[in-house]
Amino acid sequence: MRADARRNYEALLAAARDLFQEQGPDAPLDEVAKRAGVGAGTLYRHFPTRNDLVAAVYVADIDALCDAAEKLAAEDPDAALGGYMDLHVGFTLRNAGIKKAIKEMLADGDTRPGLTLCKTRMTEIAGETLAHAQDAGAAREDVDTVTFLRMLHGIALACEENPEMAPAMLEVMKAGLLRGA
Amino acid sequence: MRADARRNYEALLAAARDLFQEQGPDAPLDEVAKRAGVGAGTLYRHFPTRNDLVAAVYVADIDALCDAAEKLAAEDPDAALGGYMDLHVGFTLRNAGIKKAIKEMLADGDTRPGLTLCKTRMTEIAGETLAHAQDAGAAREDVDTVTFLRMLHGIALACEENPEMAPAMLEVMKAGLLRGA
DNA sequence: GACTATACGGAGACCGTCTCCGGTTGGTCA
DNA sequence: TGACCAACCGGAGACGGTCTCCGTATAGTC
Repeated sequence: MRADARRNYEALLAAARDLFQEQGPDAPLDEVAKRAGVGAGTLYRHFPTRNDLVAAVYVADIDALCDAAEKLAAEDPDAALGGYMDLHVGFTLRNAGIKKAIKEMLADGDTRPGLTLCKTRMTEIAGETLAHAQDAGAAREDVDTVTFLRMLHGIALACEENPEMAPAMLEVMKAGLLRGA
Repeated sequence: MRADARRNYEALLAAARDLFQEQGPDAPLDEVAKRAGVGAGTLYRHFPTRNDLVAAVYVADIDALCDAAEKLAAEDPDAALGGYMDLHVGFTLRNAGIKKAIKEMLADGDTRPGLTLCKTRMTEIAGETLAHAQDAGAAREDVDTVTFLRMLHGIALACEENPEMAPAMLEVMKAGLLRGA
């Protein structure tokens, strides 16, 4: 890919991320192009459909979440769990609209390999982060990855209308899950 | 309300019901007007927003469901339960798209008295139909109205992608719930 | 039959989507 | 370093859908 194409692609992702978080995944695509500083033709050549753009934003954000989680784990693998929980719920709350759009996309059979891959990566990193903490005695051992992720998802769902309640709920979950802090 | 206004109102409801069932609740409103044989201005005077129309269709359909249920009950109150189950699930399957739109409307705080009223009426009729059957010994007595409606809803959800599976699931539920048939 | 308040309707302004094609330029090569 | 060209850009315009405006029609009353 040419340098100008790569630059515009990233600019479009960033603009779309911002606009989708502000106005939801149905925000006007011409506005996305405008914010990215490119023409509408450029947007449609990179992302032929709205779903292509929504999925690309989501995948990029999941990858960023995983990168941040890996960085946390590299710094202190035994104590990264609490930070991971904050990252995960914060991410889910910021992307509630996009996530809903992704869900509808999948329900319509409009799947793409990137979505499956990034979800797998996230599950693996969550599992590794949990396992590290459990092995180090920093977290109770009777909670598996699926339960852990379900609880985080539940908190994000419960806080959809009131995101400011999330920290308190996370605190409770940490109190129940983490040890020695 | 003048006769021509009443006639156009009903025509719009019927056209919207058909189009929303065919194409979903986002079908073009000009097409609704066209099918109803009225001008777009007429549609917007009766229903200033899409949500107004979607809600009106939903309320009218719930009322029709309740009317049909009451008619069933009037004919044979002790044996109306099975028929009610068929009516209820059939209605829910036909209106999955509209129901989803109603749910999002309520989540956004865009409520209207008619929606609450018709849901209450439906719950009451379902409760009465169930109670009649139970009193007559035609249905097991350890199932309350909430459970009964939840199961019907569960069947409708499970059959969203495959409506042809509904009769078999209803048959199972009837076998478990009804007695003496 | 006259009258009038109520209702109608559809053209047009506006918004968003998305394609087309002339123009631009990043990258390669001599 | 300049020539070349395939890849990329971009924005005007066609199109679809929303929704308002206002001249016209008519239902209902007297």
